[in-house]
Amino acid sequence: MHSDLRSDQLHVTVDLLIMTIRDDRLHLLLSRRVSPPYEGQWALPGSFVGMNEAAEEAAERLLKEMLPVSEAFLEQLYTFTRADRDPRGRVISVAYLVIIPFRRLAAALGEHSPFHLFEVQLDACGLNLSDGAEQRLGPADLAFDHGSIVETGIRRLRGKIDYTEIGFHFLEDPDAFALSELQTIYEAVLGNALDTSNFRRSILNRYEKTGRLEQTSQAEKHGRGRPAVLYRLKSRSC
Amino acid sequence: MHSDLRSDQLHVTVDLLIMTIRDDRLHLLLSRRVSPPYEGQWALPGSFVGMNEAAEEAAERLLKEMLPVSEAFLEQLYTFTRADRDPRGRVISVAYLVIIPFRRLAAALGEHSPFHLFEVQLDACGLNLSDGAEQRLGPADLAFDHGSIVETGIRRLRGKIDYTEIGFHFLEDPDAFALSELQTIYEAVLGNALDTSNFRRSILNRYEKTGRLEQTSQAEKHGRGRPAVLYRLKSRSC
DNA sequence: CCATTCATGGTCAATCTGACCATAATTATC
DNA sequence: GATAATTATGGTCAGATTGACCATGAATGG
Repeated sequence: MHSDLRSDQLHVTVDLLIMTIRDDRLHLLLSRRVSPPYEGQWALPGSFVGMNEAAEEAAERLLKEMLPVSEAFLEQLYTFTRADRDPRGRVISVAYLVIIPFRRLAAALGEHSPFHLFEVQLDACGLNLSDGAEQRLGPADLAFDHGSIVETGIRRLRGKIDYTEIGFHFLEDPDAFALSELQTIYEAVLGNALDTSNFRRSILNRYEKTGRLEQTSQAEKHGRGRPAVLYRLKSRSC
Repeated sequence: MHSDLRSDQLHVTVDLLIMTIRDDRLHLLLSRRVSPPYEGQWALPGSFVGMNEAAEEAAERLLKEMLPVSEAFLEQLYTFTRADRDPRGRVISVAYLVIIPFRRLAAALGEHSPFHLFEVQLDACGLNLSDGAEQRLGPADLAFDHGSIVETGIRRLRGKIDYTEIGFHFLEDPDAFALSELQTIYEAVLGNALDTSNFRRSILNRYEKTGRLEQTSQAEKHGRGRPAVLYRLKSRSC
């Protein structure tokens, strides 16, 4: 539909950085491009913004139509505007950070999905996307400037995780979760291990003292080891 | 030039939130609209993004042409995309936070400038823009959705000031400043007074220990009271 | 000379942080 | 069924940080 972009006008797209945590590690959803440009390469799911929708609405529409998933956490990340970022013409992209708990994402994707999850690592050596064994991608292997978008998103996520509640959106069940699940999320996002005792203390101090975090009083039975107390994060009143 | 926007396409603008500190208080630069829509109302300086420039380049061009000022601190703030935000048609705006030290800004503006500085206050009562005596504006008095843009910008500035170096960009001379000047900036941005002794300690701990902050060893002579040691912030090596 | 004004430095208690250690409650294994 | 392994939870303790104050130094204005 947009294979021929008009050369005398600007186009606006949204690109989604869909993040989840699988096997205790941070993963990113990519789709393989089936047409030029960058045919065959991996890219962020994206869509043009319609004439009567806000960018965020386009992002939500994309989530519903492509995966499909409704009710995901969505936050505007950054707008990428380099004039030469799309060989087809002048295309500006508003990138969104999307967080979906793995089970809900996996259920939506089903078996034969055009999407693929890549483990994301970002350290001093740069960005690295890996898929079990087969593939190993660097930032330059992604279509367009999507490598930069991914780096920006990971950094934003890391920067916000310990002074906002953004990490809670990775929880499978926000109404009944163990602190160890939350710790797993923090470790996956930050890329390093945390001291269990100190993590508990900081979370409980931050949220329980203010009444935001309450026990659901049920203990988790499945799994090895001592059952964990389950918590629920109450939505903020103010 | 853009008085008639095509109804079948999207347009992209940049809007600038130009902030400075005058008389120890945070101020924002607004321009009065001289044509519809919102004729006569105050608005953020803005411009359409050209076909061959990135949004940030458009922002820099606008600074050079309108004020004119070169070499200002510029940071992308947020992209506003509500479909009905501009009555002329479909216009998306990429907002930038711009920081210019007051003397440089005042020199650029000169005497008979179409721009005007408003003191910005944002507290529980909401946003308030005031101009000495005459005018007193609320967020709804600004053109378009510029009231929301201003609120977003102030919040971002406040959120970043004590864990980034963004406050240093308000300094008149980054190569020779007293800690009290920096404190004035922090107080203006945060909207409340800080303990002088504790402020010194936190700044010196954060920056001097890492070698980022060094004394220029000259003492300030002008003014009452004990002369202050002047500092310089070295650009980060990494 | 003295009051005033800033700049600078120090104290002290409370809190927070990071590195540990200890114990409780469950499952896996022999 | 005893014991080891595993996971959750709680506590300690020194060091760092923070917030509220106080004290002193170095200039200027009467």
